[in-house]
Amino acid sequence: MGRAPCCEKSGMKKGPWTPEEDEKLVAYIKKHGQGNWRTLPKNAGLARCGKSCRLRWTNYLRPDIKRGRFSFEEEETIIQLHSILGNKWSAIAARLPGRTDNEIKNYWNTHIRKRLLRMGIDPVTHAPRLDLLDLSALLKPAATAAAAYYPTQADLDTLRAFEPLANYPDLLRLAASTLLSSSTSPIAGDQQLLPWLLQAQMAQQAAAAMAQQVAPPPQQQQQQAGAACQMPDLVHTNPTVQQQQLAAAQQQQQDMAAACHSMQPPIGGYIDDGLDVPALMQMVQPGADASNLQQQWSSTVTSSSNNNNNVGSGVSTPSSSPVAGLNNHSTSTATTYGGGAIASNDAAALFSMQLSELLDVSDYM
DNA sequence: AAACTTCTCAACCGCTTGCAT
DNA sequence: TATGCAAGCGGTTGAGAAGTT
Repeated sequence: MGRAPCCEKSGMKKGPWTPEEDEKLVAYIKKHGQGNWRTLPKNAGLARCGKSCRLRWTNYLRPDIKRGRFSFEEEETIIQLHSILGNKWSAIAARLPGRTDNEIKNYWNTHIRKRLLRMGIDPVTHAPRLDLLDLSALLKPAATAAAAYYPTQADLDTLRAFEPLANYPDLLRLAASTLLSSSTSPIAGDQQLLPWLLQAQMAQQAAAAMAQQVAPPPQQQQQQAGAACQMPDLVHTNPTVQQQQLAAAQQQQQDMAAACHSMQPPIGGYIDDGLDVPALMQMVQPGADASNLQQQWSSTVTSSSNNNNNVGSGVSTPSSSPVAGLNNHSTSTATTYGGGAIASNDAAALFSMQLSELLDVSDYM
């Protein structure tokens, strides 16, 4: 591709446009149409380069441009589209009639971006800023509690720190949709979000395990935790063993994140059922054959279910997730810890949002 | 009221893309 | 296929406006 020659010849005017120049440009385009931007300035009697004329027309003089403040709806649309499209301002502008890409870009940088930052949301990934919210640190005591089955009030308080996330489904949806938008740039997407979603789901499981520990008898619980939660090693009250198990769990979490970085198909393994996983995989692997992806997905599910040491087994799989079952519990069992009554399904409820809901981006399409 | 700082946004810069030859 | 050009795009700049001290 040849590089376009610089159109700024000596004598070409730069800087702000005068009303007279605007008038000339508008009059010419109304009479002759845009035509060739390179020859337009000369024909219109303007001492500007064609590029400058085009920008002035498209960003300011075009009759269909909507001026004035952005409405709330427009702002919401921009945020949603940005979570999917990224800084594709022209693509975003195409869905906002009357708004130019330049205007949207400016509005994003001067208003929306700052507001998201104030809210603790990364304006690039639309995920909570991990430098502000260290989920790993929060998860550690929660995982310990789940392992011990006798959580302290502090552990439960820690778990409740996740509650704000659960209260912002839009925020989580944005994060998930950004993940899907990684179909054009998978690396950028999964590096930021997959670990976060994995951690969120790990927390969900920890919460589920904690909810279980206050409801059914320990023996039954142990069976459930071992068979359904697929975290059997976490069932132990010996502190030394607990530490070893915690380290193993953390390693498993790291392995999962690493697996997500190195390969695409397992993405389906972390998504709840009710989702067309092969279709999602095809989004991530646009060139891949659909039937092959279906097979890949099937084998992923099978191997995850059959092998507790599998990378994907630490998180929920469509057929084995204990969380789905817990979320369907309609009864609430209350118990007391340190003087405070806590509903046993509270903890699970904190993370009751299903990823299949999060990943439904049809709203944005 | 003046000086200073912060914000806004039109315009520019330089790179990429797509088409014609 | 390689090259040249026009158009498009996203990042950046800087002048003027608005706000603060």
